[in-house]
Amino acid sequence: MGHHSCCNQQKVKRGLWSPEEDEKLIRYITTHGYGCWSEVPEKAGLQRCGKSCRLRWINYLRPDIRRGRFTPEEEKLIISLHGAVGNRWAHIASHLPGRTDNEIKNYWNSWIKKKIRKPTSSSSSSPGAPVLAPNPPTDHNQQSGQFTYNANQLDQMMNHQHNNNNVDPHHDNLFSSPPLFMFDTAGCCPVLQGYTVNSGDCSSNNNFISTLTEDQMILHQNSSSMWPNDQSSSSSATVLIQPSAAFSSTNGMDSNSANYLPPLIDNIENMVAIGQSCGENVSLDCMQKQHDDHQLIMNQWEVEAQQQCPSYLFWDQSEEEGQLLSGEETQVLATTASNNIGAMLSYPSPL
DNA sequence: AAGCAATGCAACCGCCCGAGA
DNA sequence: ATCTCGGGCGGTTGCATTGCT
Repeated sequence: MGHHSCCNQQKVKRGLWSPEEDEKLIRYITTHGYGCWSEVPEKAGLQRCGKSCRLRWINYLRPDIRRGRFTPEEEKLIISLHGAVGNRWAHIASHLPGRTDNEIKNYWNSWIKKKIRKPTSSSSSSPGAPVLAPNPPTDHNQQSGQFTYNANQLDQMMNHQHNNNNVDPHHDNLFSSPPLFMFDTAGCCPVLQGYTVNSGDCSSNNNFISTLTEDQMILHQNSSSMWPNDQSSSSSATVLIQPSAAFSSTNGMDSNSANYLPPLIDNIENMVAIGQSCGENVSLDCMQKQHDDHQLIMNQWEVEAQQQCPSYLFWDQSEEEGQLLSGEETQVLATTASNNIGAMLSYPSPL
């Protein structure tokens, strides 16, 4: 193993890319596409290895890269997906249009540090003491990432959730807490960036998840006591989440061609809803109202959930920065919905 | 203002896996 | 069936920037 053949050449340059190199790569890819990355450097006149070119393009130069802060919705999605699939950044990135696996990975690694350390000052049980003290890596926990913690800590929880992927989807407690994938059973406006949400057959009373694929999750949501205030569960609903048309667009390139570039979008607002409840014309006002409703529900759920479960720490959904609301004990509940998502999601490919 | 620490992030490394010879 | 090659992915490193003292 080691370097690929294309990287063994002495002449390959390493390190940061210069603007000139970027320009060469962009010019080449936009005019020729990429068939074989190992050929790109030579044809583009770059003294880089193919892998380096690929990485530079995918992580930085693609025209549809979405940069800037992660939105709260994206944060929630990342948490949920991480709870479901673990450190499979490429998979998580596939559900976040415009975001790269590298970006998400970096974000997680830095963000989770902040999240974990934040409750330190507010912990009533042990003021000033870290809630989660990093452990030296062990054989057992090394594979789960660079953050390892003591018993009852985040890493174990994530592994636990990951292991729950094979849980029987008919499990009764599927929605014992509100999922981070939030739907409105009365309305069908998009909630998740990069996805559109379809309403489906509301006649089903089954409490199960079915037909889950990588890009499509059909969630059957039962009506009974799913939410503390039950604002959204007056009826059951089937909700289909799928990448929106914009997400699936080919940017003008033939998706069947070898040169097809994975599409991303940099303008989430261009997402098209396939909703019905807001009418065929899904207005921004409607979307905003739905969003506000979801925020309200989540906030109310948070308050009640924290009252009922003071021993957990909850992500504060109401603040953009995200605060941890500490309970009496210092356990961390990275995402109260992760268990559900972990149970909900199943993937056709072995994960 | 200077020095140090913390943080963010681009890029590289090493490995895995599938396709094709 | 085996080997080679190249794409892809997760983990890690190292530099630049920012914040703090």
